[in-house]
Amino acid sequence: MTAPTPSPWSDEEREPLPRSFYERPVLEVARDLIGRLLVHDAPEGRAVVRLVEVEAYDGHGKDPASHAFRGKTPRNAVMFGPAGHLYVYFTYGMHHCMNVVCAAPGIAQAVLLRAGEPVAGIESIRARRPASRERDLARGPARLTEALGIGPWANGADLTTGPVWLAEGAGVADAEVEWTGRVGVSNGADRPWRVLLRSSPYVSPGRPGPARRSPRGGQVRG
DNA sequence: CGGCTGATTGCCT
DNA sequence: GGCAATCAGCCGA
Repeated sequence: MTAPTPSPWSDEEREPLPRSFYERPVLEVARDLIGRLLVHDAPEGRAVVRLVEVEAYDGHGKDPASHAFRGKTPRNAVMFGPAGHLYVYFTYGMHHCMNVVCAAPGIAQAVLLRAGEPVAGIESIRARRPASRERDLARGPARLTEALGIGPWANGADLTTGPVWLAEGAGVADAEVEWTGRVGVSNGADRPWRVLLRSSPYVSPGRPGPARRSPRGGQVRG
């Protein structure tokens, strides 16, 4: 198939994914988020990206990389609430990243949104990230969050009612997705809980596994 | 292109 | 006090 990217967005009516989509085990939700359209109906206009990379975090006891691993705190409280809400956190003293809360209340599972391909509202996205090449506009969790104009105000926002929402519609086939280790985590780095769209140039350049250099090219490449 | 480093603040132990 | 689910810039090959 050498057909160019099919029209990823049109003005036809689209519905937000129902809450039942999010009320499932985190790995299933992560898998099914690939290829979906993430929308922000901002005051400056609508911005849309197609998700190409996400990571699953299971704070329900076993995943040391999850912010919820050590229990509920003011910061991670949203993850312990109902599915279908946004968990937005601040890190490294300067960046925000966004997650989608999954599973039943009390089970702190969430999917970190790591990268997307801009498909609509490019002007507003560029205005927020002036120094970026088109390929880097939403390539990386903090870049994606900034590109869409998401901030602390969106922490706890309900994805089924907007203004930030995920659109119902085409996902991708199993053959198009790839599982790797998660980026930037030292503990629990062995879990292949990062999902990405194969061959997408919009996948982040982050290296999976412990942030260490390889002695002699033993690393798997994407 | 790949690798390394400084920036900068809130959160948890 | 230490570190973090990162990024942009700079350097060398």
